Amino acid sequence: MPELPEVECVVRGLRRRIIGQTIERVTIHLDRIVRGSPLDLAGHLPGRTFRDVRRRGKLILIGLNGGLSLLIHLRMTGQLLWLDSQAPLEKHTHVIFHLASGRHLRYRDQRQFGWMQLAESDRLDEHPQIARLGPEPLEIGRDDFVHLLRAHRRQIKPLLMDQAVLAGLGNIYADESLFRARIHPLQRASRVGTVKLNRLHTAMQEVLRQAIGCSGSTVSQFRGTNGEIGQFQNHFRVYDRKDKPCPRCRRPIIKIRVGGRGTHLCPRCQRVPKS
DNA sequence: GTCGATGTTATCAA
DNA sequence: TTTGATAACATCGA
Repeated sequence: MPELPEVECVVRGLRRRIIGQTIERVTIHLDRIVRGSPLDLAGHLPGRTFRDVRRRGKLILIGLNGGLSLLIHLRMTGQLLWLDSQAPLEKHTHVIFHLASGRHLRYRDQRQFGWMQLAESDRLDEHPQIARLGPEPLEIGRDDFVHLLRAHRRQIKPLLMDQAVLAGLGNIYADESLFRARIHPLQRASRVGTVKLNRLHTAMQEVLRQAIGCSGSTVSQFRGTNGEIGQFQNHFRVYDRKDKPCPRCRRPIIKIRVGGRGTHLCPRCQRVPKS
């Protein structure tokens, strides 16, 4: 579900709400969500205060006093909700942070693929989940971006979604970025020309910024910290628009499979690569 | 009722 | 080096 823009919106929502809040206790209803020892998490967090909230790729990093950080990955259907402690317990709520203020920070996850883990704040850079990530799509410069993609011979769409290459793009924003740059998702990255790669850099950053400005995309599951849904799905040009007219040439959008993922494109604007 | 799909990622075989 | 399949899980729509 959540890609870079959605995670960014969650991070901003959390930042506004939880900083300075103290954890009274943590209840874990589904152990599999917590990596490492669940008891460890429930044991170390009470009494600590949230200090800062950051994002790296699709990972959420929450700093606490005393040198600990909580890493959270939402994967497909994870949600972090800021609620009154009296709010009715929603289905698929797996972890609850009970705060001294009487509020709850609740982790919900229908498909249970997401996870959280405690780590030492001063060694985050060495954490395996962080160390292997590629550069941030909104921070990388155009020339670095072009050189980065050029160096690989893979199909460009799976390459864009490879978190070790670029950290934060997922299925929606890969499709949307490629459409705007008019690049076929099956094209080998090393064979895409400089003009198109430059265009892709611009398109990618524009799409991500617009999506963040729209509070993300909600296809079915995504919710902000307040339970609010995103709006960027109303601006999709190809994603989830199979058979609808291409906004540029009016040809119907098609859906194919690339790297095992549903992939949307305009067959006229994004020309099929030779062989 | 069954099948295939879903915004993620880790792992394995070819 | 790169790919495709598979798996984790619940739900929805055809």
